[in-house]
Amino acid sequence: MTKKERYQLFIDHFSKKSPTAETELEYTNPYELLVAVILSAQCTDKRVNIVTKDLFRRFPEAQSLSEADVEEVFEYIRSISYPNNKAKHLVGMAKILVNEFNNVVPSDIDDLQKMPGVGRKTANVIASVVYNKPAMAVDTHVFRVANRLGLTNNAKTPLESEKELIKNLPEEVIPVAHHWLILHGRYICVARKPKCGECDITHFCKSFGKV
DNA sequence: ATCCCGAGGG
DNA sequence: CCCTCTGGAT
Repeated sequence: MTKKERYQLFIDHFSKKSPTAETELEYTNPYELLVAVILSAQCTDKRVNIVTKDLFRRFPEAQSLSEADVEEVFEYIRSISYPNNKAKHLVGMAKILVNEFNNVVPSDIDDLQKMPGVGRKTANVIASVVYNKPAMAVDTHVFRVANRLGLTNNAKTPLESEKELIKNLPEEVIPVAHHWLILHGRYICVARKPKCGECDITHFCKSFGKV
């Protein structure tokens, strides 16, 4: 089948199955989302939400977080992965947010990445969710699943994957498609031994029978 | 044991 | 390009 047909089958299937897939991270403003996404690396959303509940009460906006003691932030987030790094990143991020960006979470990918703890994936999440930009955050799931399905043609890097997905997906589908790929990658198309027996989209999977 | 919606540094 | 950071869930 052509690439266009494959994309169409992908969209048809998931827009029926999970029309409203979205992040489970809890936040009430861009600052909180930025914090939550930085914390989410190698960690479930549920656990992030437990931690951010108290964290946001103590540091309601970037200003207070920018003046915070890294040690205190560490205490709030010690139950998630990489608490030392993330505590440093959060305070550093808040400092730049206040001092360089006048307390406004930037919409530009490059500006976002000037903040510690914010790499391309996190920057794309903000651009997409907060600013409705056609940005695709490529994490480990998106990268792997897109390659397996054949939405990307054996992309070698996340950036390559991102560009190909952006080029082929209708703009309005990009944000949901991100979550479709993640959900599929988390529960069915797992890294080690993909559960092809439980998969309901083998009819357009380029790797079915080959993994 | 093995895996989780990464980023920074060498 | 590879290493490290790291706790919790299953």
